[in-house]
Amino acid sequence: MKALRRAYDLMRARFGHQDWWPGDTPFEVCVGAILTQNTNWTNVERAIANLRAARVLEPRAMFALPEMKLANLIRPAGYFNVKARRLRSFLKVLVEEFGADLDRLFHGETPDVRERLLAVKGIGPETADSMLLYASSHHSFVIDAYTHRIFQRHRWCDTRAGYHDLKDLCESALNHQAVPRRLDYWQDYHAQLVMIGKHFCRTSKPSCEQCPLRPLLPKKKRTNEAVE
DNA sequence: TGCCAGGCCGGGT
DNA sequence: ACCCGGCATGGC
Repeated sequence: MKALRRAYDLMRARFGHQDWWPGDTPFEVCVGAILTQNTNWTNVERAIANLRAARVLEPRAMFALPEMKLANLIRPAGYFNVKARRLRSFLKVLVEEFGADLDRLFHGETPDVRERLLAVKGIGPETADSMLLYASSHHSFVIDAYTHRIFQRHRWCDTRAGYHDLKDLCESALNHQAVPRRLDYWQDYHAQLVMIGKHFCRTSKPSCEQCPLRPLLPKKKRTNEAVE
């Protein structure tokens, strides 16, 4: 899919290189990936600030925390009870199965790391792919709500396309021989899509007047069409 | 004020 | 294999 490679150049030219994911350490990235589920990132930042202030931004320390305490610290991120449970189910695997060592989880003997992550209650496809792409160094494309909207707006997929349809589409495009298989390109691609999503493809404000991807919109009907 | 944000699970068809 | 209700805070 040639349009996908052209799309990157357009986005990159507009926004510049994005240094994603926001997070100082791989562990912080994993925590953020769970906390940001259906949640604004600024709320996640408050929660992470609380965790840092409590000095539990480290696997064993966080796992030692009672679920109630953990929930209280991450309260600003919303869904704090479910997310506390989800963090703990991830931490349990990380601590008890991999000796609290993220490197062992991501680059150890586990044959299929993605499947292992998906087996954790609270980690779905997007969270797993975010961890793989931004906390370890796996070429795993992340699909999010923005990606869905953007792709449907451009008719790069049909309305019934699910997570793995889009993932396959993107990965085969980026795996094309004309594209250097640099991790940075995979990471920045998703980051660029989020920029488009935030600025030009919100559910409430679908305007694409200033969108750098405007040249790639389907012809004929170039009004400001709704996403759905 | 009401709607939305970088999902996922469990139960129901 | 989908579809839906529930989960919850902070910003505009």
